[in-house]
Amino acid sequence: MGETFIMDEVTSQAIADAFKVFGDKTRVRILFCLLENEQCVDDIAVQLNMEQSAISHQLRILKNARLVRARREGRFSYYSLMDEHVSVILNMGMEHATEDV
Amino acid sequence: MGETFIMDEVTSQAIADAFKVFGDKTRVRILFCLLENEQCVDDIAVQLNMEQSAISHQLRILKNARLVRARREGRFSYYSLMDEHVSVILNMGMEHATEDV
DNA sequence: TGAATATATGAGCAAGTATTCATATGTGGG
DNA sequence: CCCACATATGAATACTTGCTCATATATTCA
Repeated sequence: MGETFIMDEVTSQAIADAFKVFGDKTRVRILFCLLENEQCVDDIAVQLNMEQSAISHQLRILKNARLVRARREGRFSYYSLMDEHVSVILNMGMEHATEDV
Repeated sequence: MGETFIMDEVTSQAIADAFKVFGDKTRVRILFCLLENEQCVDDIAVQLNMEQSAISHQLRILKNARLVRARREGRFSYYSLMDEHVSVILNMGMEHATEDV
């Protein structure tokens, strides 16, 4: 009978935080918008039919979590997925969510 | 220039909900408790130094999300991970969270 | 410089959620 | 049957969070 492993609170919080970023509908939709091409803030807002401010707030969260990066070009900020890992995770979530139950 | 794919709200909500279950420290800790062996509710509560009721509430969420299953044996309910998939996801989250930055 | 456009940000609000407390339900032993 | 133990559950509360509104910052162009 092995002793049970107790995950410490700091690490489990960090793990939870990592998943939490994907745990919002708007952020998921933004990430899907960025799957193919980079997009500027207002384009995303138009596509999702949401306010520019709401998108900007969520993009900041995604950027802090290092899921997207921003590239400034003139008046526009172009956002894109940080790396392939993000789309892998996204697709995994989509496959799970669209599974037959 | 391809047209951008807009993920519909129902699917993106389902994806977000799937990740959201892993987005809580307590639930993550519970899942780690169950990595090696099945556990009954009070054992988990003692290990995590939390109230039995709080654990029971979270176990219900985990059960509804089909991440754990319950087995009744006398007065005890033994909970265990639903399948290998759960531990794969957990470990993926841990690897990400413990990466150097 | 001033106007127009694009983005970022802070405050406030409304909705969601994790925990606690009290209690109900379920189970076995005497 | 009654008691003790294990778990489940509903209500209340404190905390978190996503959105809106107003406004600040940044950049281009005339």
